[in-house]
Amino acid sequence: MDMTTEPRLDRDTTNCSIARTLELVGEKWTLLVLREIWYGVSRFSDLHQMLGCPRNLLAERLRKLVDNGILATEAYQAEGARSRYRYVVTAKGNDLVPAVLGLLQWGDKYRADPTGPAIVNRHRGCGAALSVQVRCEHDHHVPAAEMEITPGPGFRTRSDPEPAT
Amino acid sequence: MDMTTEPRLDRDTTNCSIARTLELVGEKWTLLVLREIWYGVSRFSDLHQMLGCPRNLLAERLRKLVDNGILATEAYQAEGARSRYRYVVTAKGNDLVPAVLGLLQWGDKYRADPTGPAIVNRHRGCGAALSVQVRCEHDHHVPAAEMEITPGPGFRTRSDPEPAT
DNA sequence: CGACCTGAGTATAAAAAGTAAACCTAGCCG
DNA sequence: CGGCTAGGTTTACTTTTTATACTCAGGTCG
Repeated sequence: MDMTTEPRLDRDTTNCSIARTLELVGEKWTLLVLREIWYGVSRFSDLHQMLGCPRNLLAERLRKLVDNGILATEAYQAEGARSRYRYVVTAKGNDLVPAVLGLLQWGDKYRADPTGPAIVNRHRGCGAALSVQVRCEHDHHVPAAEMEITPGPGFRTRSDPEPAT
Repeated sequence: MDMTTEPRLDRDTTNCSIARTLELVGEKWTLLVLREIWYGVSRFSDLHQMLGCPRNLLAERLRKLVDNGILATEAYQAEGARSRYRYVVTAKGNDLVPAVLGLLQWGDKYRADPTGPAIVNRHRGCGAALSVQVRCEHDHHVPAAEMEITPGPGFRTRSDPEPAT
């Protein structure tokens, strides 16, 4: 992160994709719900048992994730029971994998359990372990020191008028 | 994410790097504080002005980040003012870049501002835009469908005794 | 010298979010 | 019919977050 130049303190911070993503998945339990579903847990009671979170929050989080297309419900029926719904991750939800794997990787590096990580993600077939990497379009690895933060088309200052839609 | 096999509902969920990372950076405002500091904002009042968050929370989050080595304080002095401290990101903090860039990338894809992203990250020198990618050790791109979640050395079941340290 | 300004926080009261535990409901089973 | 189960909802209580006011130290101004 190159910050030799002074930051723009008049930057309009309301147009931020990080903040907008966190509005959807930044509340307590949300990413852990996703984790459990990725790990294959899909039923309300099972999620509740694994997470140990309040049932009303679990219901609220699931509703929000479904409303926003990150999860979907899918009918299923256990033998001799009525038809119910299970939760599955959509393609949109799977696009959160890099972010969550980034958190996992950081935790594995800095807050590891003494016995090692509880789970390891591998490339199926190949069997090799995974990592999350920042790369540029020329496929170079980009460490934080070589990142340059530039204004994009949506950059606005605090005094800029909102663009007319 | 391959979940053809039934999930282990007796899995001990307390050994999880995602959860441990979120304990440090998952509270409201924390990742946005980091964002501002990455963008070059480093003083308490400036952070407060950019974020618009409560001052006591800002102080609390900064303290926690510093206590955990994600940020550090650094003396500085503006001309004709007493020496004060500014906040800078450490190497440990910079290792959160993939996770946060993952959130940014998701937001750019699914919750974009109509005028485009406010900021674009580039590889300095090269100038090419960045992306966060999941790769295996053989350098294959790994889409979610090809991820296999396997138990690691720290995997425990709910009934497993805690390993004696 | 003393009044005032500024950056960096603390303190506090009200509002919102999270928690725990009880309650509800629809369909199946006997 | 009565009880069991999965998947929630309700409610009463605690913790966080929010907004705003206050403090404090060092430097400038007159």
